[in-house]
Amino acid sequence: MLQLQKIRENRDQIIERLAVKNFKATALVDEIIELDNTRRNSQKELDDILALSNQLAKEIGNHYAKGEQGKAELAKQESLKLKAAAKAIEPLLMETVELLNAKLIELPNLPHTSVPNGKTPEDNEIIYEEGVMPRLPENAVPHWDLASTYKIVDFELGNKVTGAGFPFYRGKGARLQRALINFFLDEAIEAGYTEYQPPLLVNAASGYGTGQLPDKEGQMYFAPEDNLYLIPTAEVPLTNIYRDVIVKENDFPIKNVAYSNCFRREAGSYGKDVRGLNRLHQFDKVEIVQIQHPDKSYQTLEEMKEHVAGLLRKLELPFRILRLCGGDMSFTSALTYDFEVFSAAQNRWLEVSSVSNFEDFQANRMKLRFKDKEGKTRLAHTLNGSALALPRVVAALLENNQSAEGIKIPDALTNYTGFKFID
RNA sequence: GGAGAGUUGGCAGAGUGGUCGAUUGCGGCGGUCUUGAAAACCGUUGACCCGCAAGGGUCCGGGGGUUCGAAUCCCUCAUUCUCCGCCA
Repeated sequence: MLQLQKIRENRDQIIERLAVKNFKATALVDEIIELDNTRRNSQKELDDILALSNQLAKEIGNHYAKGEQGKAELAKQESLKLKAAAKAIEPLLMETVELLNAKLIELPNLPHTSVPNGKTPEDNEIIYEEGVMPRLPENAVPHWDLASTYKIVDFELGNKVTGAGFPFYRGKGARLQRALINFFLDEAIEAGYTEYQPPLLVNAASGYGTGQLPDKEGQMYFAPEDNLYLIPTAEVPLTNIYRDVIVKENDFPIKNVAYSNCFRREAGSYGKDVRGLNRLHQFDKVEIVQIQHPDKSYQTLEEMKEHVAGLLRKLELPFRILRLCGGDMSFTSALTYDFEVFSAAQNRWLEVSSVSNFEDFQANRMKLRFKDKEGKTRLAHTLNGSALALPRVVAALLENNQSAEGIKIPDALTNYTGFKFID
């Protein structure tokens, strides 16, 4: 959520910036400013009445103490009038505040100045590319075929037991998953992150804090009996640790990492995008989160980008980095880098990571703040990134490393898997 | 799931209808003393809203109510602890 004060002060720039996200903000921004004016006026009016009322209440106390019943009764009558006046304003004020908040959360985060204009993924800017394109054998096949040949991922079994998008991993497939999770976690710990095991279900306040609610409600699984949401990413619990927290400035940077299952309804997805491991309802991901001082968050974003690049390098996967265009960015992000690996048998680039700086957008929703050197309370910046999401990494590993001997496991992983080939 | 007791500032812990945003202790910060430090002593120490400021308002788990006035009384939800039941 954008800061109200900034909206008031920079109306025109905000409208202009949001146009990069193809968001027409003029009407909404003006409405917000108008509502805020109404709110301030009502608030002032109410505060004045309450001030008088408080004063009267004290006087009544004094009258009673002195035994002046008559004066007390008179003051009481006066006080009742004030109370009635306050009662008249209160619902109006509450209504205004609610409406104002509802409008405020409709505004997306401002894109960073480096964000390219654009509407679709085609407009994303490729800023980096690395790795050797694998040369595949003639009879190379996509990962879903390899999965059944080597009996390492069973999609049909998942269909039977749960439904589409919930595969079983089996044998070396399951061990490869476990190896990747441990590898990613160890790399993050090595880079100074603290490991967490978060809850997989969160309450509405947490979903709201990181921005999944209210607008992406339909993407999350929901347990209505208990009013809990299954997390679409560990970002939600991991960032919400700091909801309503005022951290110390010298705690920065706060670096946390968590492995979790992620659950996404993926309503509206179809076709080749959802084939095999390309898009699942339940998948595994290691997520890194940082809470940082506003002056240093972009430096941190670069550091996180390098961390993710390092992982892909060690896995020997060809990858590229995109700077997302305004139209493809998330609602909450100010700048996002997507990482894509090349999955040779499908001949496609697959997104395996998304690294974002949210600046103070999530922090404002969450009231995540810090005290600066002058003792002023300010909003912190939040960042996160996948490091990494497993299924598409597995897809690329299987496809790119296939040969007549089986599937070769990259050297960085063999200590974790305990085997060098899937055969 | 049942019964009972709690939830107060960074922490501990008073306060059971009026001058309480809240006694006190610890911790934090500043100072005196000291070559330096410790100890001791003195001072200071929450968040939010409106306002240039002076000042005003809100917040004692969340929400609602009673009252001229609520941390204090009532209702409700959440949560913690103890006991019982069930259970990986």
